[in-house]
Amino acid sequence: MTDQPEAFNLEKNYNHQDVEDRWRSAHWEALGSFNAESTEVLDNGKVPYTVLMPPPNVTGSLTLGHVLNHTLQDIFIRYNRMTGHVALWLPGTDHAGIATQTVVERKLKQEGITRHDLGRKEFLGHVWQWREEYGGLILKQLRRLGISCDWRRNLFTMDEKASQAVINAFITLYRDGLIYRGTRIINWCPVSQTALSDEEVIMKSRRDNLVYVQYALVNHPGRYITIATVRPETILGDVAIAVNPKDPRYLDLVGELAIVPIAGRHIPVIADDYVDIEFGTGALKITPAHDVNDYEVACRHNLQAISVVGKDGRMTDKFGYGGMDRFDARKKILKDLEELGSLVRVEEYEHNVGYSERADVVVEPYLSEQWFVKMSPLAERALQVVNEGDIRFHPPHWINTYRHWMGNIRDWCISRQLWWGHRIPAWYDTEGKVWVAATYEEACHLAGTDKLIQDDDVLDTWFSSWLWPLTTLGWTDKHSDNDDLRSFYPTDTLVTGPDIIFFWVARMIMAGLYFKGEVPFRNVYFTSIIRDMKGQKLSKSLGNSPDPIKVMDTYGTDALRFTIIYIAPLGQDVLFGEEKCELGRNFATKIWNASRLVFMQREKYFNDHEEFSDVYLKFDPLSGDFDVTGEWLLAGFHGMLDRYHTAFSQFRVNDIVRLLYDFFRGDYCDWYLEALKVQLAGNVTRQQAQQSICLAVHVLEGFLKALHPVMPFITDEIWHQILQRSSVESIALSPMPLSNRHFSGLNVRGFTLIQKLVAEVRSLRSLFGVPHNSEAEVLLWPCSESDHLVFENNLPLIAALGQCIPKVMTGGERPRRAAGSVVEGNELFVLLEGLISFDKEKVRLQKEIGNISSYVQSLRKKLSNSGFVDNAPVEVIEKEREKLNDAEDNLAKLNSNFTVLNE
RNA sequence: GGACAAUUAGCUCAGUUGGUUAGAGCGUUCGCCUCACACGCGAGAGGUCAAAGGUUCGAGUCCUUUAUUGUCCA
Repeated sequence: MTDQPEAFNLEKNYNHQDVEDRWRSAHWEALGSFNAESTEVLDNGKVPYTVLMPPPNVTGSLTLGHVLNHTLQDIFIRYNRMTGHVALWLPGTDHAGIATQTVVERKLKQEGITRHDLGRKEFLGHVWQWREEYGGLILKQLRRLGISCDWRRNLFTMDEKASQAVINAFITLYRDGLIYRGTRIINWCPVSQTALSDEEVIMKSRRDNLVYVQYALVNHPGRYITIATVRPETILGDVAIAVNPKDPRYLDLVGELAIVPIAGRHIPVIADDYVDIEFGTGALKITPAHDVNDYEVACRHNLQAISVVGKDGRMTDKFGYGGMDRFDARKKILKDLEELGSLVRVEEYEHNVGYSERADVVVEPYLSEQWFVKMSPLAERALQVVNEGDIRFHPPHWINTYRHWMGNIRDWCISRQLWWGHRIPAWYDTEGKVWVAATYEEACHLAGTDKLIQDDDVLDTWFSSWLWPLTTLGWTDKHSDNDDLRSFYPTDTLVTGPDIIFFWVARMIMAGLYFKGEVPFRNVYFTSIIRDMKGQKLSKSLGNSPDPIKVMDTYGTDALRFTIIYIAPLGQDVLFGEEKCELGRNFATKIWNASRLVFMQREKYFNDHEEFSDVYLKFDPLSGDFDVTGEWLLAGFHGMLDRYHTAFSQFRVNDIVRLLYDFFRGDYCDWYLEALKVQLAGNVTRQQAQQSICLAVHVLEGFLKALHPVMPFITDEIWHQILQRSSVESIALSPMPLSNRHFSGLNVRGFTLIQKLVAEVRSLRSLFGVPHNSEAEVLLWPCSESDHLVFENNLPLIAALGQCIPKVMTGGERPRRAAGSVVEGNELFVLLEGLISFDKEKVRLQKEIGNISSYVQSLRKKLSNSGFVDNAPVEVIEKEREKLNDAEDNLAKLNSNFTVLNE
């Protein structure tokens, strides 16, 4: 960006590529525009405002979800920066254990290498190398969005200090008795061969066979008990048959022994409330090694778990299926059961089955030894702070979901059988005893031996993410204390998707409270989910996921940002189609062109930048003397600002863009600039013209500032053309305009009357087909002295905007050859002699009279209803009376017109 | 099965504590290349606010039930 003092106006055509390239983050970043310092808070007493970027996956690339999420964060941070806060936005990426490892393994596979060929250390070298090469993509793409982070503080969850924090957090929790190692059923991915978290399991609807199998009873030859299952291959691991104790069908069988088909095992029939009487036959086979609920039942009844499916998804039984894939075994066992005569029947059954997100295979509930965090002690306070409003959710209904989860919380499995991640700081001695310590040396010291072997597993990626509010500010352990933490913790606003409310939001709250004793953030804004125009989720496999970079190339980054906010209401899904960005593009073009018009007028009445800045810098709207148009503009602008700031305080981002859009198009362009053209075309002094132009620029500048958080590029560009501003300045660092009651209280009736009048004239012109190049004569019959004055003072304005020759009547007769109408009690007549057939006007008038009559009738009815008059507030009744008076007045005038027309 | 959300114009959505004859964008129809802008300007058509009941002087807005759709949980 070079300083361009010569340019007094903008290029004729708006080119978003040029403008956005000029102001890209690279420029802002080089200037350090978005760096935030703790000294500003600690020494200068400024108020901090902090936003945590939800760390995108290091393997990821930009999606529309990111665009929405990061645009929202940028809007909050820019707004707060401009309203005087020390605004800190903390960026970073997470190491995405399973995803990254999968990507690198796939790459190695092409060279015929497995990670086991390389060994742990060398493999991790490859992962780091991959991260160096490709891991920066998502951040680079995010920069294109123009987001205003403090990039110096960019953090990766595998960085040295973040890793220290993870290890220390683990040790603290372990020593506090909140981390334990135990054998549980967890989600197991047979392809990746690791435990998975619940959010890495995608539930899909699937059609399976519901297989009814009969088990012979040991002590009742010839009698059977029939169960229903979708996983007949796990029959081999059955340890019981459970029935509901309230089920009369099976009462006499409880305590009996049944024989597992094929396996031949004798298993008891037990009674447990868990069994659903309605489902299947009401008898449920219990396979504790392969079903979470069965496992719980088994625990209650002291039954052993027998595992028949292995890590790789192949059978491990000794009944002839060993080594077979679980799905092949399912087919074969069905046939075998049939041959044995144990198969009763088969039904089709649709149910939900968990799939591994990464490998897209059915997840195996797998009994194994894993590390867990005890959640209920952490949940209690985390629930409290949300219940008590220390943390607010937007929209608030997500509290219900949060409460429900907290109330039914289960321990968190944090170990993963991967290599990429934070390795669990636990060592085993030769007797298998576990020693938890930060380092091998420390563990040796504790154990009193150096014959220790470290646990092979790494921690769940979320175990580093839940510390994100702490680690981004340099926290490494419980005793951490530094200027950043003191200044910026707790953070303010977290913007994230509701799909990770449990896995991330809830856990960060727990971690913040547990490790720091304070909530990690004050507000959580849950974004919309973006879908395509048909309402389907965006996905790569469906091919319905537009590439945001391409969209930015086509329509502009500002356009994309604006559009996505415009169409994304708080807490609801968004249907996105690329072409919707036309809205944002058109708006940007409109802003550009309107600014050009203002600058063109400026060129006419100011010699150069210098003269303009002299006058403009002295311009004060508070002391200015403006006509009705100017006062109306200022009132409208400040009214808009008032609603704008309120909308921000309520997180109603959608309202914000609508307010800006409506004000600019509806008020500024359609009316003020049109009126300005009329004024400047008339007899004005140079000084008057300069005042009006200053006002136009003043409101334009204020509008650009208010819009800047949403459309950062075009606003900075035009702002630099208002005065000769150097490229090191930025609108992003300028103060946000505040609403001033003085202006919003101005009397705007003068101009709104003209607006209504003009609208009526235009409507009549159009209705009667007055040729576009001819000006009809319009007679105005004012209803009061003050309105008379308004008309007299603004005849050129009415003439130009209404494309007519207006004349004010001071009395006389109702015109005969005219289309008449009433605006706020004032009558107007468009003289149509020779232009139209008066039958048309008669029809129109009759229709209009009909409308108003029924309106008047409904108002009379309302006002004669004693229930209304007795109960409604005085001001409401008063309003209704006024409406009735106006309508009656209106009706009388139109009736007179009708009479005259028929004479 | 439970919880939460949604249902307003052809489409996508606003409509903040109940109080004008319910609004916008896109699409559509008509007229305009008016010297900032056709990525534009002006004018119009288009809705028994999912259904039924209730509370109230008054309901798109509050309550109940139902239907449909979606999300999460089991």
